[in-house]
Amino acid sequence: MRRRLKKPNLRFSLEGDSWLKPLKGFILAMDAEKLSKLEFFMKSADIREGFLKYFGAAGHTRVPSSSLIPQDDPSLLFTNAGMNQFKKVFLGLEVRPYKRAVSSQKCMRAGGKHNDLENVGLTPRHHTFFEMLGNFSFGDYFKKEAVTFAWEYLTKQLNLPAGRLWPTVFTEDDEAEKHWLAVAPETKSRLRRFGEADNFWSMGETGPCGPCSEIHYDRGEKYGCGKPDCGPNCECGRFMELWNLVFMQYNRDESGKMTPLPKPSVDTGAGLERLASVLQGVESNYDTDLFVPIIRQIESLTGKKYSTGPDGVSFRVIADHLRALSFCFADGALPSNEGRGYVLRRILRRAARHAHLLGKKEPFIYRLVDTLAAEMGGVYPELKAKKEHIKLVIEEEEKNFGVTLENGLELAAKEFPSLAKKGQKIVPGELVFKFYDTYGFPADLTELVARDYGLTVDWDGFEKELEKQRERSRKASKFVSAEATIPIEFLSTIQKDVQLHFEVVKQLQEKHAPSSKFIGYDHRESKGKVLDIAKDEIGRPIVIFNVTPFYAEAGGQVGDTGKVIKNNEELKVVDTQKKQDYILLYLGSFPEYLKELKGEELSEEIDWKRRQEIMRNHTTTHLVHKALRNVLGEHVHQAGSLVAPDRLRFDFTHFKPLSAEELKRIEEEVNEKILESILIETLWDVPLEEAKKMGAMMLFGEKYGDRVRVIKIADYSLELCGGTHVASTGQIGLFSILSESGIASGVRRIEAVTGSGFLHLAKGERQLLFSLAEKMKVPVEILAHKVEELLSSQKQLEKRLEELKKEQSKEKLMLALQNAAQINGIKVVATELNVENRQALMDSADLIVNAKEKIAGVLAAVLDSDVTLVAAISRPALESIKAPDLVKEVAVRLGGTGGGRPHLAQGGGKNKEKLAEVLTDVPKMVEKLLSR
RNA sequence: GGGGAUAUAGCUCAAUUGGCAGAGCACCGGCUUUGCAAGCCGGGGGUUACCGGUUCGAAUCCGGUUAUCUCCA
Repeated sequence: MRRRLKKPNLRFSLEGDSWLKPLKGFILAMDAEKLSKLEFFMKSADIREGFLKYFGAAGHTRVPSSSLIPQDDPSLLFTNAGMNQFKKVFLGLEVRPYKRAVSSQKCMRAGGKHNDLENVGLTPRHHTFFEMLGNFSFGDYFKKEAVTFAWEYLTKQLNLPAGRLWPTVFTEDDEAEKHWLAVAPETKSRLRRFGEADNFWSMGETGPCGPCSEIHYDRGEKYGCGKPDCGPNCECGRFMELWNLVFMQYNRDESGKMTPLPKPSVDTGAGLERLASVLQGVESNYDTDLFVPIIRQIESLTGKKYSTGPDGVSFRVIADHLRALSFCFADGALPSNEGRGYVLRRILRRAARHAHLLGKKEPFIYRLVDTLAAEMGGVYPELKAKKEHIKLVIEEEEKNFGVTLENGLELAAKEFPSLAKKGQKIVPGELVFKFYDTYGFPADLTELVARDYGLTVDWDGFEKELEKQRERSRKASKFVSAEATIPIEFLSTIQKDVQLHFEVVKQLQEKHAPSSKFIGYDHRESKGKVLDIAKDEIGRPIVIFNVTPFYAEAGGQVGDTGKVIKNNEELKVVDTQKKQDYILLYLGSFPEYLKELKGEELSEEIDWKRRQEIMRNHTTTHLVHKALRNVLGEHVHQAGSLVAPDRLRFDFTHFKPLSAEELKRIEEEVNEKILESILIETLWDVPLEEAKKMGAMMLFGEKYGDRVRVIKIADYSLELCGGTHVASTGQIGLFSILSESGIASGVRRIEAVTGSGFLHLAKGERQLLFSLAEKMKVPVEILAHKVEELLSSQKQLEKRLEELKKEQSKEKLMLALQNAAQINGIKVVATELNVENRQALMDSADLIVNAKEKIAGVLAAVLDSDVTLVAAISRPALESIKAPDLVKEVAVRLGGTGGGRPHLAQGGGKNKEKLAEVLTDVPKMVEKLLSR
């Protein structure tokens, strides 16, 4: 990068105003290939790399960008700043081996308070996805150095003209101003002070906070409003914020009181896209080499020409969203119907909508991924590695959007004609909103469709509904500031956790240099010296050895149990945990003499049988992970696990429930690998970078040391892991999945058993099978056949029985009809039938309904100790009497009620003992009804 | 986090105020046709997603669960 900077023409051209114009036009006329050959302006890749190198040379450790999907931070939808991954470091909850760091961080701002989504494409600088360059000091240097670094970097390294840089400081921050004037005296006339809104930063309502100092770039008078007080933070847009230096100086408590932090820190952030736009002399971030190749590709695929003006909105939206989606999907996120995944789905739909506006109705955004991967895959290899997966996901979602649109059109085709018919000219806002809110049909499309029916849209009404919806949501949200990246309750649990560490281990740390050495990978018993004996907060006794075979709970694997032996006395170990570098053995009891054992050497022995079961399950976890990826796809990532002796639980990312077929295939694949009895290799002390190169699976957000342990199962599975494993997959025995369920959006869970867990399960199932076979009096082999036979014969019998009862009922009904009383020319029957269900009564009643003579009938049956009634009126009699009236008369006498249609009504009552008596009264009731 | 919507035969969907769960396609059998396309007749297929409640009676009403769609924050 330095080499290029030395080219004279850059420095020269930066001095004047006129250099902006020709370059801009030039760049836009470039195609991607020429662009990459261009040497005399700074490519974004050079800016990124140069930044990292510059601060690297200044003692900063280069830290790779963390995933866009925050780990262990439920408050944050997406990583939205470079400092996210250092949050715990700033809070003093985590210690890193370095005090200075530099990074180029992938960031997303969509959803929450930092929501730029709506503005994307309309302005030159709003993005959903962007890269944040930042240098960080964790209690190391402070304001003076931060200001110096920034100034030197911008003016000496990037050769930006000092006269265009305008620093700002917090109103009360005299210190920062002092440093600015010392480092860059020429900024005196341009330095501005701003209040809390612009120049004070906080992580949340409580916690670290402090003033910040920004550096704005003056783009030139012609962009300004011309007002005399025009300067940084002016609305006119002449000044562009390039860099924000945050000085974390205070800790704010619940009452709002701010106390100085013992080790003030620095967190800075500069948007790569903005730097690139300045250094490449273009007006908009979209005209930089970060976007131009994508926009070119959109042009060639759509055949439309890009314009930097308002007509180019769709191009910019698609280019921006493509980046956001691709990077998120590469980091393991998936579109879904809620939460983070839904934000992504909406981003995609916006892009798809704009693709439609460019005349692309069929999926097409996914075809841009190749271009993006080619451009940025070098810096972010995950883009290249997951390219095919990303394309698949995007294409699938584009298709889904098509379905939503079709459904909306259908809906419109149903609603609009009737509106038009009624003579309405306007589609009510409520209806437009319903389309939008419930069915996701874009409101602007609704207007287009409405026009075809000669209708216009009531936008005011629509806005009103939208506002109501917003109000509802606002009310319901507990008003946790979206700015608060760590909610208070979450913070306090972290702090408590850390406190636990200290209470138990603090003294040990102070007194003993050596920590506990774990030798349990290849030992099941050993002798160890007691480092200390203590009780934890809730009084549980703990022993800490210098050497121990006991595995402490980690990586989902539960802690070992076993015993500690002193002479002939055994003390049960009920659990093992790890705090810092100490392995804590929790004892089942606390005998008095225990305290005197400090410093003594004791025998330790783990419950080997239990540990073996755990090892079976742990190795199986790796097999399951791989099998899932083989069967479901590369998007599957471990999202948590539990490895216990009796079962294993594996959580992983996947967008929908697994089918029975998929589960079967996974189970089969794992069992195959078990039967192959593959030797398991443990690779010790592999450098992290090398492990990555080997393609070892690692967990997102998990922090690994520089050297890692890798578990290798032939060429099948390769995973970073500190857990204990069997020597060969054959030792697992057998594997069976117990259940599959969803636990969060895009996260599924599998529970399974192996080894003796499997035996236990199989034994139970076999016993059940045998007892069933015995009951059926057939051998197990033909049990299924027998059951089928039984079922079908039962079905036949039921059918036959029903027929018989029907016949019987029919006969009884016929008989009753013959003897029926005639009232005003209507035959009246009332009889109880021996049937099983209401349906059968209805069937019989059909005989009456379809009769040609005039008949009114009441049929009754006692079902489940209650009386069920059906009243039927033959069609010729319908003029005189209605079934619901009749059935009500009867039912009321039985303590119930009823109703139905004129020819057929149903009812019921509780008093079955009165049934016979009431039935004899039916003719009287009919007479009464007829006389009305 | 809050709101709206959907879940009925293998598929696409019906079922007036709670009152006999249906259609088309697909499937099976038979007939018709030189063949194809198809036609005619008959048949199987349902825990109305799941659990609970209200009711004489629930696909329908109420509550919960699961899954899916969608909007807001």
